[in-house]
Amino acid sequence: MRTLAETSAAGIPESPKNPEPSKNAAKPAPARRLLDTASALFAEHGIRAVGIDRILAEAGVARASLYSSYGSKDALVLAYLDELDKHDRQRWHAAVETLDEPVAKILAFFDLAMQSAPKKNFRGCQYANAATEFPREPIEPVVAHRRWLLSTLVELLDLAGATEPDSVARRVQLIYDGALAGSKFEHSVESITLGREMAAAIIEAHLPH
Amino acid sequence: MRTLAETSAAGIPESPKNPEPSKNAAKPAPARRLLDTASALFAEHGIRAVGIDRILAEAGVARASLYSSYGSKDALVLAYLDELDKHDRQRWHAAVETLDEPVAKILAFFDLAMQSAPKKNFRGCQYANAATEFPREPIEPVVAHRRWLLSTLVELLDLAGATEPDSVARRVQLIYDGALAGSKFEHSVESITLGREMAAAIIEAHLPH
DNA sequence: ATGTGAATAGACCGGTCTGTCTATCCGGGA
DNA sequence: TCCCGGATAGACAGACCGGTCTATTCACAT
Repeated sequence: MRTLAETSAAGIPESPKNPEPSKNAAKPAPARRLLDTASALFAEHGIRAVGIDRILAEAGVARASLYSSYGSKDALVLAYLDELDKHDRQRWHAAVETLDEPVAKILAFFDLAMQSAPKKNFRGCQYANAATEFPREPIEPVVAHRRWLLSTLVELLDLAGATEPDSVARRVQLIYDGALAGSKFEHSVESITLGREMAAAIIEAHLPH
Repeated sequence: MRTLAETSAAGIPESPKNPEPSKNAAKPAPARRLLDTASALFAEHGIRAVGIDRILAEAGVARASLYSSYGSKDALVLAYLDELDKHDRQRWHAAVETLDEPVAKILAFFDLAMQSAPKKNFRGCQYANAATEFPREPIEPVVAHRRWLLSTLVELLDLAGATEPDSVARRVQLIYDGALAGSKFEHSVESITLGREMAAAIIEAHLPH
């Protein structure tokens, strides 16, 4: 719990499909239960504030299973952030597949944040929280997620025919960051709705009407 | 280090004036040395990551002095945030006392952030970091600082004759939050300069020209 | 029925954390 | 000179941390 550098975090965890298709309501494998409860606890209370004892107890998993599956708490944290990135991307793709307008797809980022903010007790951006709790070196899934977000914004703005898509994308991302930070301070979604308005206005101003 | 609720944090620490005016280069009182080194360490490494042993060692102060002066680590943390709020206000007041334009005074917030970001190793907003590390209950100096920042923005926008000063102030604060968050992610001042541009543009758009 | 590998419970380790305690030291005022 | 408040060093307690280890149990395939 000091480095969080290149820990293993190999493809150990499996996807949340039923391991026994015949039996329904069967509990998933220990590695999956671990990652699920760890993700929930990390999101709600922070990473450093949650010890492995609590994760093991709430997951109903033995101590040795954690270390045989992941190897260390750092690797579990990395797996949590990696899966968070993957799930966030999937959630956004699912939300925008019915949408046509590129601008609407951009604003969907704010809509999704408004949905999840109350569920996460208004703890703001989990990637930013992780970067705050481990300020030493950049965390790979965090920078990957941000790269994806920024490049997605650029693509959509390009698709919408916006002038200076790179510059506008950076502005939208800055607004997105500020919206989530504000929701953490105020324990409210107001700043996210405000950020949505601001993003829409800035995009509109750079659209050839 | 669990609650950080209403700990004492009375007026124990004294201001950084020389305790012995005759002798120059005399080391300040232990309480002051403690708060100084604690502030530096908290800002650079985070609050939970810095133990009192390290603070005591780097400050050259005995263990008992910490607990006789502040009573607990939580109280020391609270004193750190309280003085941070006070110093930030003073620093801004000193920076704007030569300025006339209210808009320039607003942009000074971004200028000051650009100055201090590299010194703080691009750890972003210390108030946001504290809120991240202690998400249970709102921290009094943090909400006080944000209230001051927002009301100052409203006053200055009102003075500048902006339309809808409250709404614009909230937008500027959101941009400010996003700028500092971005500087933490990218370890750069670029997002702060970008935020400065965005704030200037939004204010300009609401000014009766 | 048997064997095998995974999962379990739980003791245990060394280290670190905050906080309390005792004992000593020093410096300045009566 | 004496004394006393504040500062010092450092041992110590109690809790918790991440991580290792042993021994047992369980499910499942042969």
